[in-house]
Amino acid sequence: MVSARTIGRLSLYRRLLNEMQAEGALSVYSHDLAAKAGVTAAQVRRDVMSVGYTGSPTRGYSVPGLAEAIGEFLDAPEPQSVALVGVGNLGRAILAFFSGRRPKLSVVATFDSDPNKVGRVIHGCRCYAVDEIETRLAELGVGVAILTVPAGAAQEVAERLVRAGVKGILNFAPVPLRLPRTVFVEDIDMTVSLEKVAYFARQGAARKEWNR
Amino acid sequence: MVSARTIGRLSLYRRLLNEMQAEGALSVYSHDLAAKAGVTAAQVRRDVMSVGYTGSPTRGYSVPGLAEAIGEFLDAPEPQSVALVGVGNLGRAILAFFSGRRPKLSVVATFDSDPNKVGRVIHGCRCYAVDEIETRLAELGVGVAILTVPAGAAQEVAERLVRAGVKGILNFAPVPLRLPRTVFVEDIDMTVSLEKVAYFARQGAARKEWNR
DNA sequence: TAGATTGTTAATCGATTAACAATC
DNA sequence: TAGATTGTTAATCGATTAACAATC
Repeated sequence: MVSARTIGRLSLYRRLLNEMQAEGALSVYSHDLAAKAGVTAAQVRRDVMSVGYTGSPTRGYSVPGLAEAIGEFLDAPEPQSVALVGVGNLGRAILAFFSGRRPKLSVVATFDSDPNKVGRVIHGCRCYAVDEIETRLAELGVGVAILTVPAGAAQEVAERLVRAGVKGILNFAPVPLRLPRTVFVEDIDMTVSLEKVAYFARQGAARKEWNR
Repeated sequence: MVSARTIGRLSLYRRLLNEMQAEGALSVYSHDLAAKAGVTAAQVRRDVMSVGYTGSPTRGYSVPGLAEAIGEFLDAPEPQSVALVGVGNLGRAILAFFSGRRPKLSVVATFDSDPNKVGRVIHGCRCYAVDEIETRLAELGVGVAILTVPAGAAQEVAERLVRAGVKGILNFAPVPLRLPRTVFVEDIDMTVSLEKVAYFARQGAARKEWNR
């Protein structure tokens, strides 16, 4: 019912609200939050509406109240487990990036095809063989995966993940995955992104070329 | 005139065409390319139209011809230089990822505030002090930057890059940058992306929740 | 030719923006 | 109260999809 764009913005709002709360702010107006997030005030109001939270015309939104409401909307009741497949340079960096960042969403296992990596503990996470995906994921109850394997292996590994019960994939491999529509895939294609930036940097950009 | 979405898809099409060419394919129909890219055939036709290339009803598009047409449309006549700021785990992984991948778009300098990193050569790229951004970028004619610094430093470094003449930024720091509208910013916010995946993984996703 | 595909316009869809009465 | 902000609907905008005559 709620678009992927909206979900993305809500995630961002929450982070900004947490920062504001750490600075002692108790309430915030839609235009304040909008300015920090780089969107319009109307956008913020509409997004807030979609989580069913209401503010007050005099004080705006309660910072902790809205942060919590977004949390209830976005987060699962219980923490979700994440697997990371492909422990190369990028995989390790991403693992380090996420470790400890979101307690409700933690990487519990990694997988690689390199026998030298299997068995090691990297950033607090044990590395298993790719062959073990099916058994381990069922065991750990993993529904979300991060894919950081080389392009050539991506499709095959993705299918394996889906067979193991994964319902959502954050795909860093530069290949569009062909998967059942019931699996949500978010692509982060760094080459495409960099080419986009290079193109608009030349064109003078202008206009409002950001979709976030 | 052409949307950021379209530019992104064109970049993807080119990569797919290059792969097809390597496999010896001479021509391709819009629906073939569409299937590979995960979009509709009509979308492909419209995108191809926007680069001013035309195919033939009997043979579809020439694979090398279309790849070249997209190249002329996307690429600058001369190679563009890129700078990377923030040589942490993620920065180094991204540097490795891009090195040699696109000859028309190569990272020529990196910057970091850590004195231990300054002066070193990382993945073939010399690391300079952040204070040198203005002088080095002018010297090297850099218009595009990749930002992989911690959240707290991102805004300040970004402003510095803009002062040094950068017109486009690929921003991995989890902070919305406040910059002049003439600077194109593409945000890659991995936390937001992962939360999106986790959310839709629970919801059963379905529908067509991918925007690419 | 017959037939599938193209270029291109028109219809649809969805999301963003503007507007404003209700409200604290 | 007076005034700025909210919730919410209507208008706008832009992009995607459908459709189809033209074409090789």
